[in-house]
Amino acid sequence: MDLRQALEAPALEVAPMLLGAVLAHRSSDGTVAVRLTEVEAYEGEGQDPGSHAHRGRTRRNATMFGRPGLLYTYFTYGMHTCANLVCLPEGRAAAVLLRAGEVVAGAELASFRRGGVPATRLARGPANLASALGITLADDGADVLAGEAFSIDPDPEDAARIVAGPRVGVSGEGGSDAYPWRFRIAGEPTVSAYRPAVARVRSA
DNA sequence: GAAATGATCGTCT
DNA sequence: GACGATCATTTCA
Repeated sequence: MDLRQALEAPALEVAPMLLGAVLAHRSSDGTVAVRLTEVEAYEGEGQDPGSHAHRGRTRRNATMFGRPGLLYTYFTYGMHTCANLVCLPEGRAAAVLLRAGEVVAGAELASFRRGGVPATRLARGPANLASALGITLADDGADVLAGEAFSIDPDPEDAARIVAGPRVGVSGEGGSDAYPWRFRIAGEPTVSAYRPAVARVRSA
């Protein structure tokens, strides 16, 4: 499979292909590799209200408009870093958020970085996955396909056991299809029930 | 076990 | 000045 070419497709098509892929990050501390078990597609301007690129290009999301195969990392909620893989040709924004994975190499280092949580939780959740891999804002714009620090290795077989689900509560009504699009590998303990994104509601 | 809530700061309006 | 592609902890059942 020519991954570089495959990444020119929209996020919706790229996301399922990334399931089961092993993403490795080499740092001075060591190497950690994660087998992706849950991802989510984010399209570009005007297509996905949940996308950072929905409102057009800004300083932060500039990487999303870059060439496919780049790593787009962002900082959110004052303390968390999340990682995406950019797709679509340069100039068009789209990315796949890496939501969860199973640590397949460097578990000891990952566990240290995560404060010794159980293996199934090492990389469960976008910010946790980034933390386990040692990904920071400094890695924004890194080339996963050609860089030295990162590498990714797709697994076509895992890509077959996919469960796709529209997010609960987005439409509430039959209308248009719901987004964003979330994909996961069936029966993965590392992906167990994830709380659907619901707007914070304060009890009166 | 499930649900609510605080933490914390860069980015955008 | 407000909010967010979240997480860990504290509560309540």
